[in-house]
Amino acid sequence: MSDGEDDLPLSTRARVAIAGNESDSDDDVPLSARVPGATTGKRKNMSNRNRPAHKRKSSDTEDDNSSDDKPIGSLVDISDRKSTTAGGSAKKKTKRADHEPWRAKRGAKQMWSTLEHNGVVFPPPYQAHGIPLVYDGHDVKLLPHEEEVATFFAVMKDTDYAQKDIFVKNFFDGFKKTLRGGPHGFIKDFKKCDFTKIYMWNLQERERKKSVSAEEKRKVKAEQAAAEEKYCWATIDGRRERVGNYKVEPPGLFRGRGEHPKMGRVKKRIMPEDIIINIGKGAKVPEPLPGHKWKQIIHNNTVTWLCGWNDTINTKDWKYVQFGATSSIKAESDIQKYEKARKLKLAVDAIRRDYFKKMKSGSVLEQQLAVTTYLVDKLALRAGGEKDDDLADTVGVCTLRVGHIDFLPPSTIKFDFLGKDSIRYLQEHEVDPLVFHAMQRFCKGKKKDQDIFDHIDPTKVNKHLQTLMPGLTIKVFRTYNASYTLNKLLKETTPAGDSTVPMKKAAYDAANKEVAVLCNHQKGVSKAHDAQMEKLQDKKKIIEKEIAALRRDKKDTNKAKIRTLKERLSKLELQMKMKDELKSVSLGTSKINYMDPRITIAWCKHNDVPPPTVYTKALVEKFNWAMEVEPDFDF
DNA sequence: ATCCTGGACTCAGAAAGATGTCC
DNA sequence: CGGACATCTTTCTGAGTCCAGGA
Repeated sequence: MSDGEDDLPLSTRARVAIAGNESDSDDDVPLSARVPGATTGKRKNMSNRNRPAHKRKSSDTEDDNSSDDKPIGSLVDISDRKSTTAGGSAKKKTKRADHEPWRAKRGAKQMWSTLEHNGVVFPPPYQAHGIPLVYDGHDVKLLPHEEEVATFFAVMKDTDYAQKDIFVKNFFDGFKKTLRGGPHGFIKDFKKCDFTKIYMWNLQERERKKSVSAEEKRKVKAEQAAAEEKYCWATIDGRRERVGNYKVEPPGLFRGRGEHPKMGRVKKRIMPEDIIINIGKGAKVPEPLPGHKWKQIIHNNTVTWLCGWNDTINTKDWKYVQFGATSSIKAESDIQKYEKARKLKLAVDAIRRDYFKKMKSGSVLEQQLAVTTYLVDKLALRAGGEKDDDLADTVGVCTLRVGHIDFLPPSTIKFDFLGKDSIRYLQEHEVDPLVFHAMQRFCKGKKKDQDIFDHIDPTKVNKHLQTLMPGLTIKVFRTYNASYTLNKLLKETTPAGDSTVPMKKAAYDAANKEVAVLCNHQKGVSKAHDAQMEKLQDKKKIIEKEIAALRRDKKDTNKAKIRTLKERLSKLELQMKMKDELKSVSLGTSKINYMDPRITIAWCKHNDVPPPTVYTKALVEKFNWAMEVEPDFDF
C-alpha cells in the first residue's frame, strides 16, 4: 500500500503518536488514492456538480484536508501543542474559538441564573492484555496504545462492519498512524495482519465475565452506581435534576450508519483538555482527572449544556452533556413542542388552501414551496438539509432527487430513498393530481441524480412557513401528524368499556403502529425472526393435529378440551400475526418523541387503563408534566 | 456554527416458556 | 397421574449508547 504520509518529521510524529493525540493527517491522502476504486458513495460527487450552486455545501470540502491541523488544535492540551509546534511542524495553527473569551449569541434567552454540577465520568484507562498481533507469521507484542487500537478491530470480527472495505481501510489507516514512528512501524500490509489471537482472547474474556456469579455482578454494579451517583445530578436555579449523558464516550472505532465514508475511523480518547465546562459563576468547578486540566471554564447561561467537546470524527460537530429527559428544562421544551403542533392543527386548513393555490398559479419557486409543504403535510417527511460528501448519502424532502421517485399514473408516486440513519423509505402514495403534475414538471429534462426541488432548501421552506404561522417549521408537521393520528385512531378503535385492559392495550398498540408507519420508524428484523416464526408455526400445527385427533374419537368429554385448544389456537394466531407485522416497525420512537403524552394519559383515564400499561417507568417519569391532564383532553 | 431533538441498535436483566422433580 | 414448585432455556423489554438530524 502506498502511503505517502511523511509530511511531518518523524520526531514530531513519534511524540504526537505516543501522547495518543495524533492528528487526523491521514486525510491528506485522499481515500481513493490509497485504495484504488474504493469510492463507494452512491452519490459520489457528480450530483454535487449537477446541483445548483446555492444548494451545494461548502465547496472546498475535498475530504477534510482543510481540517487537517484543526483536530490537534482542539484535542491536544495546550502544553502539548506548544511542544508539538516547536518540534518543527511547519503547519500554522489557526487561532480557534477556544482561545477567545466566550460571548453569548445576540438575542439569546437566559436559561438559568445558577448552575452547579460535577462534570463527567471518564471511561477507565486502557488495560493492556499483552496478547500479540501476528504479522507475517510472527508474534508482535504491541505497545499498550497500539494494542488498544488493534483490539478495537479484533473484537469486531463477527460484525457486518468488519466485512466492509471502507471500514477496514479506515481502521487500518488509523492503525498505521498509531504505529508510525514507533517500534512497529514496519506493519504496513493489512493482509499480513492476523488478529485472531486477540479475538480469541476477547471471546474468553467475555465468557469469563458472563460466568461471574449474579451476586458478584450485583455487587460490582452497586459499587459503580455509588461511585457515579454524584455525576447523575446537577442543580439548576436551586433545583436538583437528573443529568442525561454524564459519561464520556469511550474510544473505539466509529460505526456510521449505512454507507458512511468514515466508518472504521479511530475515535480517540477524550481527555479533560478537550472538554469545556459550562457552569454557574461562583459554583465549584469539578475536578478534572489528576494531573490534567479542563480545556476551558465558561459561564454561558443562554445554553443548557453542562460540558461540551469536539467530536473526533466530524471535527466540526460537538458533543454535549445535557440534562436528562425528566428535567424541567426538557419538560418545558416538550410542552412547547406539542403546543406548537396543536396550533398547527388550527392553522392547517389555511396552509392547505395556500399551497394548493400556489401550486396552480405561483412561480416555480412558489410551486416548489407548495409541493414540498404538501409532502411534509401528507407524508410527514423530514426536511432534508444539504450534506457534505463525507457523510452518508441520505435525503429528505428538499434533497429528493429524480431517481428517488417513480410516477405511476394517474396520480400515484412511488418513493424509494434512504432517509435519516440510512433507513429506506419505500412507499407509494396517491397524491393530488396538481401535485402529481407539478412534480412531473420539476423532473422534466433532469437526470436521475439531480434535485427535484432545485429552487429551495429547508431554510426557505421554513421561512415561508413562518409567514403562515409564527414558529412553524417543517418538523412541526411530523409532531402534528403523529399526535393527530393517535388522537383520531384511539377515538375510533378503542373497544367498549367492558373490555379487558389487554384488549385496550392492543388497540393502543395498533394505533401506535399506524403512527410509526406514518413516520417510517423502522427497526432491523431480528436474526432469529424466521426461526421463531417457524417454531410458532410448528406449535400451531401440533395444536391443530390435537384438535383433529379429538374430533375423530367423538367422546363428549372432548368438547371442552377442543374449546380450550381452539382458544389457544386463536391466541397463537394473533400472536403470530402481530409478531410478523411488527417485525420491522419500531413503536418506541413515536411514543417518546412524537405522540403528545396528554393524549395517551387522557385515554388511560377515560378507559381505566393504568399508565404503566402503555408507558415504561422511564416514560411515566418523563411525561410527569402530562399526568394531570383532563380525561376529555382533545389534541 | 452551535445546540438541541430524534433515531436505531445493544445488551443485560426480566419475563415467559420448557423441562424436570417431588409428592 | 396431575399439580405445585424448581430450574434451565428462550424470548422480550427497556435503559443506555452513540450516531444523525433540524434549525
